[in-house]
Amino acid sequence: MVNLQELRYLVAVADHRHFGKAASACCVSQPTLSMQLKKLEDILGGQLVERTNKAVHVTPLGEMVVARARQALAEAEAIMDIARRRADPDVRNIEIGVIPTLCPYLLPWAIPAIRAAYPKFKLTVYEDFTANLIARLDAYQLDAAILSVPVPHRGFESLTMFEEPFWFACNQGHPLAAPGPIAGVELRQAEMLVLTEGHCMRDQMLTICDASQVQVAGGDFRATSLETIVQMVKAGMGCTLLPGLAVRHARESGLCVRALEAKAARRVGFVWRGSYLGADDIAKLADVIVAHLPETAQIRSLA
Amino acid sequence: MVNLQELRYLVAVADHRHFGKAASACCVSQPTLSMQLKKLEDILGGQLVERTNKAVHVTPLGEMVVARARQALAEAEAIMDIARRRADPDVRNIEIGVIPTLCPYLLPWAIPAIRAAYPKFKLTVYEDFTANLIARLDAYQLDAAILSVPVPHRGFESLTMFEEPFWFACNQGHPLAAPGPIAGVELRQAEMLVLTEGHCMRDQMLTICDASQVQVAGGDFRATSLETIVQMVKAGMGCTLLPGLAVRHARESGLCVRALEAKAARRVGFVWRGSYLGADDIAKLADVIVAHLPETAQIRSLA
DNA sequence: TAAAAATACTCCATAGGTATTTTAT
DNA sequence: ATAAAATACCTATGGAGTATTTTTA
Repeated sequence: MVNLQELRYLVAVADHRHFGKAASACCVSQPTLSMQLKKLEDILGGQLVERTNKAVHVTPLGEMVVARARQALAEAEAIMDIARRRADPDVRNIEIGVIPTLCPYLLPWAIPAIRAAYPKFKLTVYEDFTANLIARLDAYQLDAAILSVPVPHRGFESLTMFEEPFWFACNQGHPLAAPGPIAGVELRQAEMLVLTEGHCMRDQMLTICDASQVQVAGGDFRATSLETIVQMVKAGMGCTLLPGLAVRHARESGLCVRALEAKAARRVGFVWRGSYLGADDIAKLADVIVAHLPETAQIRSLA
Repeated sequence: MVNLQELRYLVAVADHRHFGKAASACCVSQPTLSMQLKKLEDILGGQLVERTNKAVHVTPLGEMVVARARQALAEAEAIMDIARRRADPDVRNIEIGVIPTLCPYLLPWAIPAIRAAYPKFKLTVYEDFTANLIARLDAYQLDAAILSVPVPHRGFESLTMFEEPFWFACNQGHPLAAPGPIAGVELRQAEMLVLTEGHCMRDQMLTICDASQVQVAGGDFRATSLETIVQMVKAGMGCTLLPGLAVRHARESGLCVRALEAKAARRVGFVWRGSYLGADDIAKLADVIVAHLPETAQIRSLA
């Protein structure tokens, strides 16, 4: 019969695609991990990973086993958590994912606020695109994610925290640099820099530009992050739209940031597996975040 | 860190409430199980079961751990199943629950039919009331259940197999013994014997009797099973309603069974956890059952 | 006092370590 | 030629056994 340690090794190999790294991640020697994985393959009567000296990859059978193994390990981890909580009822160990267009503008104030409110919550944050966060939630590699909701996905629950308006940004010398909200007709003079594929905000930006008949900058500009876009805008390569939380940073970087007369926004919230037992903790985090929200990201609802 | 064997022992103790029996269920000696359980309690830093020489019971902490442990073990079992299926793709190991008013009239023909269609399916059947079947599904102790649907329960999926009409039954000498369907006005002359509490069919019978203004026999008669009712009806102690599948048996026992002019029926179907991966196998079982359904339980839909 | 769990002890299977070899690019 | 996994071999932890004692209803 399989045991959890073998499963741990398998999952580590699946994650690292390298026996040596997987072994050190498990704090054992490479031969130990090799032997145990081989044993697991014997028990299950099939190859779980294909290995050459250059590459390791998981077989289809292996993928099936890995998926189940992750869940079994998550349950074992949950049991240990139950015990830890008993020892100290306030301690939590929560792994959350955050999308890249939110993470750098959310964490700097959210993490201290959470630490102040719940000193014994130990948050581990992982930054990635929505699609990858969803995959990691599914694979029990994350407890929850903060992203643009709704995310239609079977078996997930969610909690909307706030509505984050989009703002217009250009550099100080730009013809559109002015105080006060910017009207739709003005926008049409702008050439918008948009994010690369993968960012959910890219699609939202394109939708807004399309609706307002705004010109999108050509393919020479590939901005992989909002920070890159901010720097490009500052260098006068075009204008952009920014999510509310990024406004303060953009202004500090010397950009002119204006509200949109034709309001546009994304909803930001938590998402987690329906089977996750810490939904009440997520709600606590959400409350703290909402309570400390800057003005540029207006609260609309907490539902 | 916990391991699966310790969890197996804990679950066995929770199930048997007796160390010796739990140990033999796990094929180990009683001291071995005692030691390992003690170790688990040390790891988790709290008592999981309270033991005296007369009784064993699981603490609240223990119950929490047991719930998680069952799921971890179910995952490990699923991994072994993946391997077994690979070795022989047709083999299945399915544990199903069936309600008592269905089980004795369904299995005698359903099991042979399933065996003929899928010789490598190994079914284990467990008979109990709806509420207990639901609890066992939740606790990963059953893969699926056949019962009266719908069952409102978060996280479950279901498949309706057929609509099973209720029939009227009395003994041959009863004034209502006659061929052909029985009208509502005639029914009011009957005194109905109903099942004890716990049977979902009891509630259905009471609803029907109430709607038709039929008299229910007093509290002296407590029929714990349909078979008991059949025998009581045969002894002239009253009339009853029978589910379609029981009709043939009742007639063979010498009862007069008549259709109801005012049709009344229950829907029978499969229910399983949404997370259960064998839903396609359940569908196969359902197909076989529906294909072999006797006439007294009319097919209405398979949805 | 008798049933049941805990303790004492012994044993050996195996998880894990180090050193080395094989393999494939 | 070299990085990486497999093999060989050794050690020691701890899982499991039998025999016995302790506990408590």
